[in-house]
Amino acid sequence: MKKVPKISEAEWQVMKLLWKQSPMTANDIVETLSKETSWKRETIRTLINRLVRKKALDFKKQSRQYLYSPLVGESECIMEETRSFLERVHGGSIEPMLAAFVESEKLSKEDITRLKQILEGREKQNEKEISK
Amino acid sequence: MKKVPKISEAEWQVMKLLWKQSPMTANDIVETLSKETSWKRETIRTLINRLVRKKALDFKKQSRQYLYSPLVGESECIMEETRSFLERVHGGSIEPMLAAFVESEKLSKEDITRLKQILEGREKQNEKEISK
DNA sequence: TTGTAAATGTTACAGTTGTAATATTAAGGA
DNA sequence: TCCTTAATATTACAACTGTAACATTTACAA
Repeated sequence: MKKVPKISEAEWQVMKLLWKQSPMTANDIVETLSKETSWKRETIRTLINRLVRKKALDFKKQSRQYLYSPLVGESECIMEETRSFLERVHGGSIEPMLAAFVESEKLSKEDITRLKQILEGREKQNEKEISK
Repeated sequence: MKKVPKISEAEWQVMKLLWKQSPMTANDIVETLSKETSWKRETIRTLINRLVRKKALDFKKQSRQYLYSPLVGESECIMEETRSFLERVHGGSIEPMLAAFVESEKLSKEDITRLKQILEGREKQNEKEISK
């Protein structure tokens, strides 16, 4: 299980972009993120460089430019965020969390079905543990 | 809707304690957290002071000591964490998040039932939207 | 070959966080 | 009253973050 580096809030924006599409040049990244954020060009470069230093991004020289691509997987990062998030609020009442979670996402029919499956799997496991 | 201050990871530990039981003196807090963490006494005091400065904790002088209690509600804070968490990973694949979430929590039978109810409510709402 | 513009690289700077050490104050005992 | 000690308050310091500005390199055009 590879350890994923800690990715900050702003850095996440960059990663999400690269996960959707890669490799990209720094300019492409700047271009795209400039539309979604108010960050200056150099701010975005800083974020990219930090992600490289953290080994979250890889880069290859392609003539004068660099091509960046993710070194860490999206799922691993989401998992890690989730883990740390849960650890933080662990022990708190779980319900507002669930409600906010379900409310704030546009869940598709398929998502809901899968979620219910996960829950039902969990239900069965609980039963096994009790009977054991 | 009151704005909750940003509470750091370490500070959460303090808040969780105070949410469970308050008011507490600084010494009580130190005592309790010393058992659960490896923080030095003064580290814990720093956390408490920062929470006071952030207006997450209130304090009253009781003779020589201070009595601390939460100024912000647990639900609001969990909600806010959830919101920021979702925003960060928004657009990522939702499934690893759900899986990690369900896996890592010891969900009681009641939790599961409630969760399923929330999902079913959501299902119905989806149907309404479609038929509309 | 040399200047220039576009890339990348280096430096900046204040606020937050983790993790404390040190200093100051004040209440109760001698 | 004055000292001790237990509280609280101030200061420290490096890493990480958000947010950039400034400096250097280099590939291509003139």
